[in-house]
Amino acid sequence: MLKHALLGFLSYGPMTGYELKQTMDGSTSYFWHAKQSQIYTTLKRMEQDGLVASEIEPQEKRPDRRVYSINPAGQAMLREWLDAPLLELDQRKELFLLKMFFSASVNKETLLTQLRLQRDLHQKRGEHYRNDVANNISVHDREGMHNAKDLLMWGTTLTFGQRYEAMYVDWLDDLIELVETNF
Amino acid sequence: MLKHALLGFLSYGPMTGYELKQTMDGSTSYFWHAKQSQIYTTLKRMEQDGLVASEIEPQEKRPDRRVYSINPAGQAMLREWLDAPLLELDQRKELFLLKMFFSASVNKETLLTQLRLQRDLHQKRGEHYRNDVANNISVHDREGMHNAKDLLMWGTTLTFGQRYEAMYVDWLDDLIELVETNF
DNA sequence: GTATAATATATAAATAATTATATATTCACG
DNA sequence: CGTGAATATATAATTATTTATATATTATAC
Repeated sequence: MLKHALLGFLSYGPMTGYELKQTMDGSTSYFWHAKQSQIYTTLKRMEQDGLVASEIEPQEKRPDRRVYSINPAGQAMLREWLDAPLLELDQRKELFLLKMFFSASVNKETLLTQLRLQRDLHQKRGEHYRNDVANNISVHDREGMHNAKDLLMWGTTLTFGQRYEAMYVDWLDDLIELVETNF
Repeated sequence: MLKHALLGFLSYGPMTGYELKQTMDGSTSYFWHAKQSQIYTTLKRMEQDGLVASEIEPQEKRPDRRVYSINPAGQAMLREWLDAPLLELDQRKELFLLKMFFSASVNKETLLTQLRLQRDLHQKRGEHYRNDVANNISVHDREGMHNAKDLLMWGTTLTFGQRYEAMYVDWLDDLIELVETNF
């Protein structure tokens, strides 16, 4: 749940809802994302539940910032969540696979167009991981503000993303060939 | 959305909510799943929206069955959905990766326990795909009730699942080694 | 013979997430 | 000089999903 992600980010230091959104978009977005509206409402609820505290930081020229920080209850919940093993696998949802499952009746060219488009998208996301995201992590590395374990864990999720996209592109290539010859 | 999955299944023939749940669990569950309660409420809404029709089939010893069938509006919506390309990638959610992202502060042995457990689970799911699900598809094949294209598309989603699990296990093996030596 | 799984449907309540808006300023680009 | 992106927060309304519960019978396993 989003709550845990927000606690995780706030454990590095106080942040506003806006900053949390930017940070998520630039780091966990390929395995966890949230809309801005959900972040704001979740933070509000977390404050009511005593997991975080907020204070207003007045600004002259822009709307005042509401800066959230994690408090002991939040820290305890984060720790508990991190320490508890996941006993079951996530039930994933992958809309594209669902479509493919039911696509036997789709026109060959329509199907190939969809497959090629999907292939391009995954190819691009793979490149994005190899360039932008990898670069983002190495910036943190040079800053020296984060420890080696953080960098190792961030790097490993990035590796996952790269391998996932590579596997997806391979699978699509195989499926494209299969459809070209058997449809 | 679930609506499309239900339309897809009902396009093969009329089914009850119960049967839809069983069928989903035995076929698309590794890329699309739903709780029984969601299936029942969604079917009810779809009937109100004119996408499906239902009729009661009386039973003596058990609760009467409500059998749903797709109607022309539902068929049209399914076709439209299948023909439209997905212009953007799904934003996936993978709780385990989120946990790993924030797990730098977790005790080494606690982390290794989690990783090994996750490895076992993915290993088992991979085997399940190679055995049960593959067998399920080949049963349909022998029945001769479904055409070659259906079997091709079902098989390809299965291949995806197998490759995904294989990749996941590999990644976990690498991460376990990394943590063993660097944590 | 007793417990549990399977067959079968359904609702209520709660939580999670998305979509759509509203407001207001600054900075960069052309 | 105007347009749009970026900075910044927030709410309302809706949709999607989960959790919990209720009911009742039959078949199977131990």
